Amino acid sequence: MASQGRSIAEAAVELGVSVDTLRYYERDGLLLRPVPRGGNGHRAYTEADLRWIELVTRLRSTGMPIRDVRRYADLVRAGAGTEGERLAVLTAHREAVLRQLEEVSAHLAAIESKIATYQDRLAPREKSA
Amino acid sequence: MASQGRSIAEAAVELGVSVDTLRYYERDGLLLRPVPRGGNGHRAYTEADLRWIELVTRLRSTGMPIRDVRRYADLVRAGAGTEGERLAVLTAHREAVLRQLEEVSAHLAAIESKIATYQDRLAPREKSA
DNA sequence: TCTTGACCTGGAGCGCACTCCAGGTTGTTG
DNA sequence: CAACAACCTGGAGTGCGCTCCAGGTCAAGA
Repeated sequence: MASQGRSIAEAAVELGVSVDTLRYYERDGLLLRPVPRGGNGHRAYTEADLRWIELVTRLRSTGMPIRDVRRYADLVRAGAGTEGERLAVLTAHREAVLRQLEEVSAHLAAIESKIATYQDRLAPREKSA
Repeated sequence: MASQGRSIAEAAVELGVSVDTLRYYERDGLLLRPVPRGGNGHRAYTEADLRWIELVTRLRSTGMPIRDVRRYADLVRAGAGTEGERLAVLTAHREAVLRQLEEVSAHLAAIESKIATYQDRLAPREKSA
């Protein structure tokens, strides 16, 4: 029989985070529930757990602070009736990410022009006129 | 007479950072030289100082660690002959930023589809067929 | 039976990038 | 001259997000 859930090590590899991070997220209330345990007391991540944590990592990778992720998790845990708030959290985050993307892009453009300057200066200009 | 250089408070406003950050950058070797002082011992930022710090803030805002900024500053301070290395630092950073932009964009797309799900669920679907 | 390995817990520690503070100087203003 | 504002310094403190550690349990293999 296949999986009764993945071990923490497997989950870590699949999600691209460390096992310490997985335990930390759980301790810190970022998960929807304590990850279920096998008979030996080891965590056994279900597919649903993994998909949730994947979302968490997406939120984190886009810069959402831990406390906001927890807030979102709290809302989901609270169940039906919080969808409006959840949507608000996500759309606010979306706006923040878009602003950040724009800012970074703008700075990057400036840095690239600096790069161009160095390239010009260093270029063995082909057959100078 | 206009400016013999801007005060730290003015510089902070213009650059969008705190005065503490400005002093910290200087202490930490991110500037090309100690900022010159007026007779009273107060810092008097020149245009050149400001332009350099502006670059520093661009590098920082795009995620370059302090230590790498310092390395770049060291190269510039070292003068002619380090242009190749400077270019290497900048292009490596450029690649890192591009990768990060792509990653964030990808995660954002996933988050947006989550948003769409909530919107569908919450939408008072207009005149359901 | 002994060792090994994967995992467990609670809690301490760490690197980063600031941010704040105490105590002091200088210059202006009433 | 007193009070205040703006700045100075060296150094301590902070918040974040992990990351590491000691000491322990449990199951499987030699």
